[in-house]
Amino acid sequence: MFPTKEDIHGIKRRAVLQEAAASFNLKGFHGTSMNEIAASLGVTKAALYHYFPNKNALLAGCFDYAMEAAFASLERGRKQGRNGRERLILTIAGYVTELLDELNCCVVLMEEHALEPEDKAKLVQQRDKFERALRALVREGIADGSVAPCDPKLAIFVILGAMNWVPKWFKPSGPWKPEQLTRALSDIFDRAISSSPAAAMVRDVGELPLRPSSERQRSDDASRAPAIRQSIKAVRRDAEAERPARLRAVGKGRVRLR
Amino acid sequence: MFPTKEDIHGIKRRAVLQEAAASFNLKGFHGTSMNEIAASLGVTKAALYHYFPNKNALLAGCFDYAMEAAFASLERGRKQGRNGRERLILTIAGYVTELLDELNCCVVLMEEHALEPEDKAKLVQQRDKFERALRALVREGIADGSVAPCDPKLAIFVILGAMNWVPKWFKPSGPWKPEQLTRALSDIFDRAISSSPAAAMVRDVGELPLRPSSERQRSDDASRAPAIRQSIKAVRRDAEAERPARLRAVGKGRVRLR
DNA sequence: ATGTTAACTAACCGTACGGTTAGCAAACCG
DNA sequence: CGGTTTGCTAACCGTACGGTTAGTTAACAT
Repeated sequence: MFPTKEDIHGIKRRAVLQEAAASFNLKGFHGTSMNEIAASLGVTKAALYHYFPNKNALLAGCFDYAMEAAFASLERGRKQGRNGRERLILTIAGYVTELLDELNCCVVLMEEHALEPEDKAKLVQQRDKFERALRALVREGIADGSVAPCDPKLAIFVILGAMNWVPKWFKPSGPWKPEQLTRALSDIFDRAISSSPAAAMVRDVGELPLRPSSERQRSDDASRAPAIRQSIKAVRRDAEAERPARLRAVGKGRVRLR
Repeated sequence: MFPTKEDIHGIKRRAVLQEAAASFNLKGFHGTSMNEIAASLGVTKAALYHYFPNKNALLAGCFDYAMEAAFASLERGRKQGRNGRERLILTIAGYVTELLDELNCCVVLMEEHALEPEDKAKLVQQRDKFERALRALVREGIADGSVAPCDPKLAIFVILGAMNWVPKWFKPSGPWKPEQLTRALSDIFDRAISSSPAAAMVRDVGELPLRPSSERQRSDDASRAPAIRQSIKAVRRDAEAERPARLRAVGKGRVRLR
């Protein structure tokens, strides 16, 4: 069946959100004007108000999407991981995947000050809940021996910081594919907190094989690949499957609204 | 000798910069108005224009200060470190120290888009130079065996990301002291990239002893403390010594301009 | 005393932004 | 076909912001 009117509306709405998110990441909330967002979509400013009541709602929408992705990833991580460390790493990997793939270039959870008090309260509450869950995973990992003893609060701050920094330098058009980045990030996080002695890391992110292809395995890759790498792939697959197909159509290319 | 007029001017100028930096970190460049900065200093907006020609110069000043600190830290790290990994970690530790101690609550090197083209070009050039130097340290470390094989670009992105995230959650009034934070951060970064098998990390940042005090050593602390911890203290000391004493007077407390 | 300069304020200016309004054109629906 | 809704534009409004100006106060120098 062809997309209904509501489908079209939803797709365009998502496109607006995507464009706004990219711009907020690049120039900040206050540094982005409604005119600019509209122009990037080939439309005038007033058109945006058909999809969102005001600028703040745009920001709130970004946060909503990010938090949805966060909790979905958390659930997948909890299911697939076999110990605290795996659950944590898989959650992070899923989250990065989702934001990178879908929202084009993730949403940084800064600029919450710009939200209306109610929206802000909601966001802060959700974000804190997510962070608490992550810290709990670290503690689980310490308890079950998969994570080296450390300060869970600091460990999560470090991981989230590295993650939230990604949109500042990652360019989808660059040499690294999201898939490679997810893997390499997971590796380094894993190494930072793992209790097992000094796992190997990815040596060259751009050289990571993109698919479970039959090409020759690189010596620094799957040779001593931990089982978690299969889980990361599974998490990525699941995340993709959970997205309605029609939303995937928005994909990477710029969407013209008119 | 009592502070001369120029001293006073310099101190106030620094106070303005500090207030601006704190506000830029909290609410972003565009989210901060000159009126707000002035009000926080107990002064009217026009007064600020005695110290800086315009708002952009304020931002450029923050960046200048940060980059100065960056290169000073790099030099100290290079001198004090005995291998690539130590030089890297000491550089990072010095940088964090400097920004946390002096600029009250570091400057995030975002929002470079808001700069005038010339200022931006200068900043980008310097920042890239710094990042290249850090990556070079990673490569040195891999070569001399102190750093585990990894992608230097990614490793530095991760470390810088975690570092730049600090101002988003660190409150000088909170339970963690800058000194403790520096140590704990260094620990976790060290662990992420070190070639030696799984060093121990700080378990509770807030419990770290603040001075080389004579109080009982905690079991998770100095017992197997690597020599680098002494170097971190040395780097912190040097950084402090290099700052002119009169600037230290600005310190933490809010400075009223009038 | 007197002139000079630095530090600051109150009031103002131009503009760019978020948001609104009125209206047009095409699509949809009976 | 006619009536209604949807998606958009052009033009406009109020305001808050960056920056300027003119003038006041006080410190300092001679």
